[in-house]
Amino acid sequence: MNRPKTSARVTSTQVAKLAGVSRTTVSFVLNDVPQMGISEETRERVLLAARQLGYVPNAAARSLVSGATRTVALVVPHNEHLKVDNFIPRMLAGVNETCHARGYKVLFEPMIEAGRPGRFVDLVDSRRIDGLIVLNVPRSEDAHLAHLAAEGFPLVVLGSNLDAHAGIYSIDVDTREAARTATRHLLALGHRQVAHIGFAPNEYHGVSERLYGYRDALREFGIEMDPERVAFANFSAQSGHEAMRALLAREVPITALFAGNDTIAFGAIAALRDAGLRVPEDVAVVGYDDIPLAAYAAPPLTTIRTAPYEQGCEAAALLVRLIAGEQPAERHSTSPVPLIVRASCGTPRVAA
Amino acid sequence: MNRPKTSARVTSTQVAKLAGVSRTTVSFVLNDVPQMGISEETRERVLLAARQLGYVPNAAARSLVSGATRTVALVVPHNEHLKVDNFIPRMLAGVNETCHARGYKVLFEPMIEAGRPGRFVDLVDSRRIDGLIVLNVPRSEDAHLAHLAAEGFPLVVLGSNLDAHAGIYSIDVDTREAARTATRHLLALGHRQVAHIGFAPNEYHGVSERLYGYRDALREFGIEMDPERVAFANFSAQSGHEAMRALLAREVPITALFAGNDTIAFGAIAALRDAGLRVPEDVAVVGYDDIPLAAYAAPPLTTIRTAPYEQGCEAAALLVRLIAGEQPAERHSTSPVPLIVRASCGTPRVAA
DNA sequence: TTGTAGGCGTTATCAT
DNA sequence: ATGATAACGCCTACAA
Repeated sequence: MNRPKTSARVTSTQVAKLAGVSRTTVSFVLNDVPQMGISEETRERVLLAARQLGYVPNAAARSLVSGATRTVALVVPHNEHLKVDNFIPRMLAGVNETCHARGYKVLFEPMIEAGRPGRFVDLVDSRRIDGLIVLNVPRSEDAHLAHLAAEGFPLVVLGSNLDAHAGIYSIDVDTREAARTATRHLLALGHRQVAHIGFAPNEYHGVSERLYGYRDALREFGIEMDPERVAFANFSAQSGHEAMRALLAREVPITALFAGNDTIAFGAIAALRDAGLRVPEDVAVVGYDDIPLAAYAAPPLTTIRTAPYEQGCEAAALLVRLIAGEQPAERHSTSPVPLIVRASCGTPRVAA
Repeated sequence: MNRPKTSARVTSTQVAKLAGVSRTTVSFVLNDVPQMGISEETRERVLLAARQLGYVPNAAARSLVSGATRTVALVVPHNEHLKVDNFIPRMLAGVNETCHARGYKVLFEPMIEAGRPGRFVDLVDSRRIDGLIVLNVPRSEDAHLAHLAAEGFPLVVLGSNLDAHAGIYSIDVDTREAARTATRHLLALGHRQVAHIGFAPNEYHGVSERLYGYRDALREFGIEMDPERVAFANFSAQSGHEAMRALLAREVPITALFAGNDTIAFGAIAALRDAGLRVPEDVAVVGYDDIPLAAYAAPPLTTIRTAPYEQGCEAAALLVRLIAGEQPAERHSTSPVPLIVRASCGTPRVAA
């Protein structure tokens, strides 16, 4: 069979031989280096030869000499999160879309592997990537990131505390303000016994931001935060279910819930249902993220729209600029996070 | 400050110099080549020097000479799918977990970028990856895969038609049988007007497999498939919602639905609700995949458990074996797909 | 307009 | 037991 072999043991030397030119010429043509004065005819011949042989340059060789890999990594705290929530998948979609459009491949890396910190820094040190996007940094990893940023390595941080990462480029939403908005919404509807379930253990920046926002809103209404009405889950619906059961078991009256993410909200709602409570009649619920299913659940969920896909796109676009050597003046971008009102909070209730 | 610089312009030559040995020795020590008789003392010195300098071998250089990249790619049909369904994220979690545990990085690649076929084959040709896992191959890409497999490139296919990929290693479930099971469940409950919504356009193997299984089950009960009761969606809840509306608009009586995936099932259920129909009282619904939220929805969804995480793990484990040069005799692994019965189908109904 | 030569950082084959 | 030396495939001055 005479079909071009795409098996890629093809080297530029072979292309050169077939085209009857030197490797240099091949290189010039294929990377179309301008001003090098390659005759149109030679050009054609080289291109033809390359196509016939199914030539694709060896990435390792190229990156060895150029120092670039055209690859970036997206680092997330834990693989596990992919399974139970869809914030990360949507963000990955955005990162992937934008990176591919700009010629970059995306490595998906968990920060924690099998219980212990993965060495994502090795990716940098071994020069496997040109840049890094890091999501939801646990406090324990702040130092590593600061170090990388100080060295000038292209780095964008998502979903983190601006203070902790002052010198680092970040794409984020104002989580605290969003949490305030969500909680205020419940308070404005007349609720005074508002519970909160964090979406993760408290070592994540995003978790404490929500907690602060929740507390802020309560204070605005002259209410002091009651630890008895606060619980922490772990990303999944199941953990939300358990957290809600725990809250109910404390037998503190609760008429509303601000959940740290939508998935947890759904778990909590199921727990309320199991306990014979109706949503929104007995307990109003606000979620966080606006996952695609939020609009289609029963009841449809009132929630904060964080638009992770768009955040991912923005982070990737910024990263590519950093890789290109640009140094944008603004280091922090904060997008708005609207409250999407649906049926899960019902109508205003008369003050108790 | 005297902290080891991890910035990794450190080369093995520098380590050699600091340790007072040659680069060869450094290489032997770091890759601990056995039988090479390196004195314990030299060993220590090299290791110390490497640590002091924060030496990490350059991946490109290493892969250039070794021919291996310790990277694999997971190819999925479209980025978009990440956003709306969580089958792929869970599978990615499995692939990622297993690959990282075995020292491989994972590149996440869409097969279709911005509407046109991405050249995932270039990853192979440019030798950026040592192996490939491909999910849900559209028929149009069958030939490329056959070609790669014929060349002996390590390749595992997921969620595809076994006939179409006879010579290719695959991890899969018996989709057709699962669809039969799901549909039979509805028929056994007394339903005779069973609709089906495919999870994607019909160019995917998985979609037609479900359709065949659906048809098989109907036939077992002496019913001929009615195209008027079949619609196709596009992964998302929204598309499920639209498909259900379309079905309802046809005004063909329907008492049960087998949805191509859970996300679509939820969209469809919302459409039924919007139309004033109750689930399960008026329409029974079976989903497909058992996404984590299925158990927490109202009503909890009866569905087929496809366990994508486990499939991902299995695929990755197999791929790593293939990369290592093994040639397992069995090319196809098929895992069981149990029907998980919850509340969305209600109780047996009297025959109409 | 094209060819020659050196180097990117490793690994691996030889001598010593 | 260790150290030169030659690849790996590509890019890019520089020379012709």
